[in-house]
Amino acid sequence: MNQQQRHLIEAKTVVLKALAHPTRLYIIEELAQGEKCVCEFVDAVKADFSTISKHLLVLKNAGLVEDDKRGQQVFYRLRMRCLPSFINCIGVAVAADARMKAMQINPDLFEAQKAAEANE
Amino acid sequence: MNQQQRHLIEAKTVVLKALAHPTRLYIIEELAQGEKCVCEFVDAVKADFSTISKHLLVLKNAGLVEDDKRGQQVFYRLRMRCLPSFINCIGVAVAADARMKAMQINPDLFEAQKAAEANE
DNA sequence: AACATATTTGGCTATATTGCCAAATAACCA
DNA sequence: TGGTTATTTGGCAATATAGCCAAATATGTT
Repeated sequence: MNQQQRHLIEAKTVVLKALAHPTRLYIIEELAQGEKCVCEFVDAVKADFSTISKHLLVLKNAGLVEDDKRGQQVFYRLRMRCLPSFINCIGVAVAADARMKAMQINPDLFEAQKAAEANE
Repeated sequence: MNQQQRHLIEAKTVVLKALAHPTRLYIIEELAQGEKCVCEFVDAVKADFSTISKHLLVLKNAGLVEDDKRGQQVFYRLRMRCLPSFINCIGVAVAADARMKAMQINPDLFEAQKAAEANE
């Protein structure tokens, strides 16, 4: 690994770290549906205004969102449009794993589904 | 946000946290090209064997990799095939941002390129 | 069995990340 | 101007994460 490779990896890590928090991931998923103002997150997530504000700053510093102030409110929206599809892919994988685990614990729950799949 | 939504978000966060470290991201990118054994990472990254081993455990617990032991070596490979394309998208975005920043600092460096783009 | 190699685990300290509170800004309203 | 709302910033304590060392395990070799 040379200097430049390491630098690029670290830059990507900043983005991933920004995504790697429940509240911030929630915010990103909300923004995938369109811009929102800070207060909307404060309502949805049960957290202090300052906490949300700091999370948004992390996202902004990582280049994931951009903001603009209109009146007394600040609106945030996504930059980096590839995020939603990626997060979706993770969601699918996670759900598949959860299903596997459930199947190991109680296979009977999945009998009907297995039969359906066999008929395809 | 209800209980189930929160649960799903947290599960995704586990995956993202696993990716959000330079060494682990490096490992994932290496594994995108095929399976590797632990010792190969120890050589490439300048870190203790135990450190690499722990990073691999984090990746495994998050469901990103699977391993199997052959002889005295343990080989790891990717599960979740959507990862490489996503990481690539982040890389592209990060590089674009870096280019923008460089352009603000020294616009002259990009004159030739701008001219080329204008002729397209 | 004794030894070497590859890897994991336990434990501990150093560092980074959270989240809350209080205070500062900024825009709007009376 | 004084007050209200929306948001950011500074500071701090609690928690989580990282990386090193030493010890444990597992496999293969002599």
